[in-house]
Amino acid sequence: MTQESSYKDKKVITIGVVRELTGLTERQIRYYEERKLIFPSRTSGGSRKYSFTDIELLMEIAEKIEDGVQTFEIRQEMIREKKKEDAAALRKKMLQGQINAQFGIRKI
Amino acid sequence: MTQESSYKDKKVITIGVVRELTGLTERQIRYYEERKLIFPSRTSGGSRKYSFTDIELLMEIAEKIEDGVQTFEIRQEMIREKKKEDAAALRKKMLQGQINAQFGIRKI
DNA sequence: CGTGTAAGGAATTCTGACACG
DNA sequence: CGTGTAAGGAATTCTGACACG
Repeated sequence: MTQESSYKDKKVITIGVVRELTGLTERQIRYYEERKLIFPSRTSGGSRKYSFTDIELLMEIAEKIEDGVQTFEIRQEMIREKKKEDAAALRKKMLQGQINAQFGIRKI
Repeated sequence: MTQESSYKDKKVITIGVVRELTGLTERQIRYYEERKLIFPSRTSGGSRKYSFTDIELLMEIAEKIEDGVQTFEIRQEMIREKKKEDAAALRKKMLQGQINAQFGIRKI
């Protein structure tokens, strides 16, 4: 319901276009995948496909690397952030459950 | 200012992905370009690149063709619509000019 | 008119490896 | 560790043309 569902997250962009958009080399882009920082999907033929969100993420990654942060550390950060987000989402969901139990049922 | 500027109009999708997304054949997609219904940009190497907007347009075109509308007619429609939009945009702009002339200057 | 297809070539992408520092 | 590069192959895309209806 709150879904944007849309364009930004659709994995449709091939690596060559990502290269142009980010200024990174294909080598770098593939390496960040190898280090589990980015997760393109694949075409039936095996070519990588990225989303606009992936591209933004790649640019953040590139900045951190320039600042001397190692891929391992970047990955740790990402995992921590994800955990926080998941916990927040769960709290929100449970609260909504409470609300529904109190008021939702009587809606007739 | 009212610009979405964003993802939806960026030409970044190669024809293979467009094929998957629209269900059209590459032949069809290229033919609609030949008939001036769609205008992909190109990579330095010459490959076509489409936007999400292009994809939506392609699906509308495909529907019309199935309904027996000819590409020539579709093109006429598109041109007429564009003219209408341009005229509306111009009226809006001129009205804004009036408003600015009346009130904008005294803003100090 | 709109689409399929075979043809030949060029651009794109892929993987695994060696190199450097 | 992060990146460059040459290697060989496979998938992708391109154009112009012939075919059908």
